[in-house]
Amino acid sequence: MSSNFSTPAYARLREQIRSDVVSGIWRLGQHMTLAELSAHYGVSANPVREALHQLQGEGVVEMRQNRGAVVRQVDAVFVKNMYDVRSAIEGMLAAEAARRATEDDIRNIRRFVEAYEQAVATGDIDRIVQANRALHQTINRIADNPLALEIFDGRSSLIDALRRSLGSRPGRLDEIIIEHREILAAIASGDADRAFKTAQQHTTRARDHMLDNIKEAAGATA
Amino acid sequence: MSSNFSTPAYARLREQIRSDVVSGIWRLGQHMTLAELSAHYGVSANPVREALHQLQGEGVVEMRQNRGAVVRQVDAVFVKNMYDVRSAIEGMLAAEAARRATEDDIRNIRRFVEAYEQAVATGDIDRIVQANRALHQTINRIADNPLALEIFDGRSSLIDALRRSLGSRPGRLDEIIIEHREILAAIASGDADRAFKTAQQHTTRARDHMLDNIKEAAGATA
DNA sequence: AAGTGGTCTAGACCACCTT
DNA sequence: AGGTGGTCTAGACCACTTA
Repeated sequence: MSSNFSTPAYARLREQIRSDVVSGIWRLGQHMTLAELSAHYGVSANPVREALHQLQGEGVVEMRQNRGAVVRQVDAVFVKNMYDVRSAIEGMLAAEAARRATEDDIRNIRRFVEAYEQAVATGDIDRIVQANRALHQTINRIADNPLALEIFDGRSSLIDALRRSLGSRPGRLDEIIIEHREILAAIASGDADRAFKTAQQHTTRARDHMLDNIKEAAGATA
Repeated sequence: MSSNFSTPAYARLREQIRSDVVSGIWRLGQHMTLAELSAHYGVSANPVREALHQLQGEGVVEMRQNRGAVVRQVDAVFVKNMYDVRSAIEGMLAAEAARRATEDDIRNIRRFVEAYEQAVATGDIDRIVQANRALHQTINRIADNPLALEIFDGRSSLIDALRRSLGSRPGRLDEIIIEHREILAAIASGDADRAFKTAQQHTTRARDHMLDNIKEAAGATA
């Protein structure tokens, strides 16, 4: 009978603990031990340790020498720091894409820019999120830097969890459309500097939008 | 008798495997299994798995579904990609430092810039490397983004290992002095854009210097 | 000097790829 | 089906902290 998914326990645990941190089951600054988490999630120490190490890599927890793990403050400062890393990397990737893009690549980006706008027209949030991801993945793939993508993706899951926990205000859709067009134009013209700036600003504005949401959410609970 | 250091086996293994990859004991593209590594390093499977996961996070190995781990191509393309991430982050941190630096901070940076120049005057490589690290850490600490620093430090060990394996040509010292002064001037004047550009170029030039070294080393063995 | 907390080993187990 | 290869559990062990 043994009901087993193909995803290892430490991977499921990682997702679970992350979302539990974001949703507040494990409070900011709270102290956690392996034994405690083992008991709570019903697995042995080893997969818990593995999950914690990976979450430490994402910045969600901090592990101190023989003193247990501490839940990091996933607050406005943390989000700002994370988005600053993202915007630096995304800017770099857009600049690299501008240097490398072929005619085919540019047609491809244009297709996804248009797909995003169509998704916005339908108003279907899931479709919008997916179209946005497809567009950015396309640009990042042209830059051809798998290392950067890994760093990027590692942080995405935390951002997704945050967005989910905040109730994911859509907003800002019209501005995003304009910004996408600017990025496309910069890459199409091969202007790496402008591609960098527009992509970086795009992420910086996403950051500020998220920070506003966090502030609102904090105000609502206060 | 049990001779135990306070560093866990997986951490020692991580260092060991990384340096063995860089020094060519494990060849580029080579297939490795847990059992193989277990036997070779004389520990059980668990710490090996942990070490491999961490090395995957650094981009040194790639782990595929039930197909073992593969040593990544730590070649010119890899080094370029890694340095591109570094330069994006270091540029972002310098820009942030320019926005935040107090008078005290700037005096501090200036002190380390001068310490670096004195170290160059002595010609002591270890002292030069250390002074350089102290300077950059100072700038990065002012930016106050611990998340970015973690990403940064994670990659440093691989770069150090590479540099060690290449024999660490000193070179470029005079240019570095000039670049440091430019970065200092930009931060002191609070010009975030210029701080970004100078710091990014500084890393890009370090990248090109390293790529030259790799090319030379490849030519020497050919 | 007790207590807390993380790590290691060994073996069983199970999933995916190959014949 | 067989083989390869990664993962989990349990318990012993050991290091660092606190009284």
